Amino acid sequence: MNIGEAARASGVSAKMIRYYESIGLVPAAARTNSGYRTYGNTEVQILRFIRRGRDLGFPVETIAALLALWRDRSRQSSDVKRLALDHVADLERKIAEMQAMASTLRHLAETCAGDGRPDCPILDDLGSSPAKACH
Amino acid sequence: MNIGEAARASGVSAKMIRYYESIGLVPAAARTNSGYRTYGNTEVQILRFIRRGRDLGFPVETIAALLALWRDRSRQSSDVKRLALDHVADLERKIAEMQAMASTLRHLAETCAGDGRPDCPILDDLGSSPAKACH
DNA sequence: TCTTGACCTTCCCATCATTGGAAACCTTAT
DNA sequence: ATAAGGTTTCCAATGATGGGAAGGTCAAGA
Repeated sequence: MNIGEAARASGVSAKMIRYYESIGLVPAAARTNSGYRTYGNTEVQILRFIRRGRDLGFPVETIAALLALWRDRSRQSSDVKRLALDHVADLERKIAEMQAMASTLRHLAETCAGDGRPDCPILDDLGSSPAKACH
Repeated sequence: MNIGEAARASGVSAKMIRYYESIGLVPAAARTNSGYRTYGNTEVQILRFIRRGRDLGFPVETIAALLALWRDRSRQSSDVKRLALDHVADLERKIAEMQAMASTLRHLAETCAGDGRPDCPILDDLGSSPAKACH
């Protein structure tokens, strides 16, 4: 299987496959006589693993750790669980931040007339000092 | 006011002030004879505006649009409101995505024994096809 | 007046994950 | 034989920021 087919099968672009190889996230692929990379089902499965992890928001570094656990037959599932829960906590922190932002903006937008008048609390608020952000 | 003092007063690092100038987000600052940038209260207020916008998660591009509206005496507050609400919609989309990720991960972590046994649904799921992500 | 230390300048590099392009090579079908 | 399309490597850029080097400037103290 050439890199393009592997890309289609895994959902990881050929560019990214080469990149993952260059940073050592995946081992160097086998080559044909003419230098083409070749992939088998195992490699595609690994790429799919990586892609799923990226979709779930794992940084590549964390995926590398998960991959190591995946490959390691003596892996402890508690390690995997901890990584996953750490990531959940991360996500929750970010979600809370974004919800705070959204609520501030919604509040400001409500107060904003939205007609042609130039009085807009959003701009006023953005220009004010940080402490006064939400009153 | 030198750049350092302006940085302290606005909460934007000197590095970023120079960067914002280089990308044209703020006009080039006045200079002393010896080449030092100088800032007044207006400039600091603009920098604070930018900083508040960044804190609220606006991309620099959007801030540029807001700044233009801010400077424009004939601004329509409806334009500002639309920008803000667009951004709220963006935030809500991202929040939903992250909540989906978190819920998948939580579900997987629950199913994961978390003891020393090597059976871990998280890894199995990550290796499976995308469509089967959540069952 | 000279020195010292804190400040400023520009320029380059690095991050992280990803995309884009260019130039050259390979494969396959017509 | 040629054209199309896949592949290779390398180089550059993104966005927002941090880090650092090399050199110029300013203010205060000896």
